[in-house]
Amino acid sequence: MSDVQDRKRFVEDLTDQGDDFSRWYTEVVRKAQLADYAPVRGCMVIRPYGFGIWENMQRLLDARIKATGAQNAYFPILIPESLLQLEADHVEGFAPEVAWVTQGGSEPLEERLAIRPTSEAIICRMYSRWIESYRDLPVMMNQWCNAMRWEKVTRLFLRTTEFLWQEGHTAHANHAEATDEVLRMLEVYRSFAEEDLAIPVHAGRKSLAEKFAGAEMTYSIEALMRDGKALQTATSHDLGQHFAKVFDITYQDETGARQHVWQTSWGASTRMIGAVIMSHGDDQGLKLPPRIAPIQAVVVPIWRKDEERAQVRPFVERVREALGDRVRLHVDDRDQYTPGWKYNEHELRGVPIRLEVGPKDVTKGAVMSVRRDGRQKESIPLEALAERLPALLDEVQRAMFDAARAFRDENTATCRTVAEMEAHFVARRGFVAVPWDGSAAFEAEVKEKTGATLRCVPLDPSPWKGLAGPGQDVGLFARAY
RNA sequence: CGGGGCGUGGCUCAGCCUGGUAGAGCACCUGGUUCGGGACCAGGGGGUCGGAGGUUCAAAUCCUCUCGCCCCGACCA
Repeated sequence: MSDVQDRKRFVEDLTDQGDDFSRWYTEVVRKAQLADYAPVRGCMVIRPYGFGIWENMQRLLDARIKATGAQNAYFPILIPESLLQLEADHVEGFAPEVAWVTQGGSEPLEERLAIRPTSEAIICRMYSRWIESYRDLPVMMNQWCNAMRWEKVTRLFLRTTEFLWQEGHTAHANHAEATDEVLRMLEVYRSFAEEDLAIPVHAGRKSLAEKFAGAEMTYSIEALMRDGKALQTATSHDLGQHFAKVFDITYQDETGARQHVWQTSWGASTRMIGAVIMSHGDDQGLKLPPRIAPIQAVVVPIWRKDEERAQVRPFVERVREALGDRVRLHVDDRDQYTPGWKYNEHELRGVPIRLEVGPKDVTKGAVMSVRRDGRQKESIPLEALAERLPALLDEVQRAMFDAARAFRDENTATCRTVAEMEAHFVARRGFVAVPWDGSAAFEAEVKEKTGATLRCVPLDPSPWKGLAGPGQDVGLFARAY
């Protein structure tokens, strides 16, 4: 082993993805300072860098949500047990993982209060009071909040006891409008994932076995992680009239007749951060898409002697001024680390672009940019920086999406029978498209023999033309998180 | 919830089998030299060995219980 490799192991050794992907994931989350374990089992602290990613996601997704006409609101975290229990399927689905408040101060409560695992119950309760006439519809609200599910197995970001998310809840006059809303939001999630997170996804319908408890139909977007396992990245539910009936949400239509509303709910959580990490990361660490990266470009100043420092420092200031607020820029002027050390650290943390500024660059009146996604280098004159850097960030964003899509497509196969699938999954992972007639028995058999589950029935089956026969759909199966 | 593994300075771990004065590397602090891919020298600080009980003259080490984390499976955003 060379001297360099030897030293490398000591300083910052990250497990290779190929050696142990799960371990790589946990290490990268902690070493990149995205999150850390909290004193309570299954709970995490989201550290400033990780929260910066979340804030960027929130900002971008929130804008897309509001563009559909939904408004933000806030409902309380505590839900009376009697309210939660009104919808039987819903309760049954969540019962094992609800956390309860049983005491206030030193007094036992008369009724237990659930810490929301999701807010259908309490929101429906309020909707039943607010909705009277068809003129009140549609009602479209969204809330950004925390939720709690007492999961047995937890993993940073992917499944934590407490998590952050947004949950949208809408009420409509008829099923067609509700269905439109469900699909509109699915499209919002798809475009958000692909355009902002650079994660290619399949948008589709869940099987009955995989749908949300209490929903008539669940839709999701499904992404493929670098280890070949699928991850449900966001969901959109058609709630039909189940909740409207048990929570008595009715309105008078134009004819004066009383009708139950048709509802939807849709959500995306901090799990998406896990999706970003596992869709793009490599053996060097994180790779963040520029649109959500808290730091889009980091300046690493380089100098040997004081004279050089005296030249480099003011030049770095000119770089900062040139870029203004066009780019989220960070200048790493820490004295105690060498440039090489900083390169590695910022690569680990997934900063999309590094700008090296040393004596040679100052002489040329340029900075040396290095991309995180492919290490491509490019010297950019100071006067071109304000134009070039934002463009370069767009190029990185697009290249990351293209790379992720190429990976996803390389890891998508087609099978026709369970036997073929069984053979396929012995050696490989990824998505497998098969003709599916909607049979739960087929689904169960595949799961038993391959470990893969039906991720979704793609809304757009055109990539698999001719695969599904009459009365059949294309089913996308994969082993999943 | 089953099966396996692990808890020892901030991090990665040695020490445990065979009980007897808590160690290493990295990180951190001070000073100096350094700086274009994880610098070097000198000096220094920091740990009730996850927690609780027990055995023993004596426990990081042996026993019991408990908490937490990781990995693999069954359930879920």
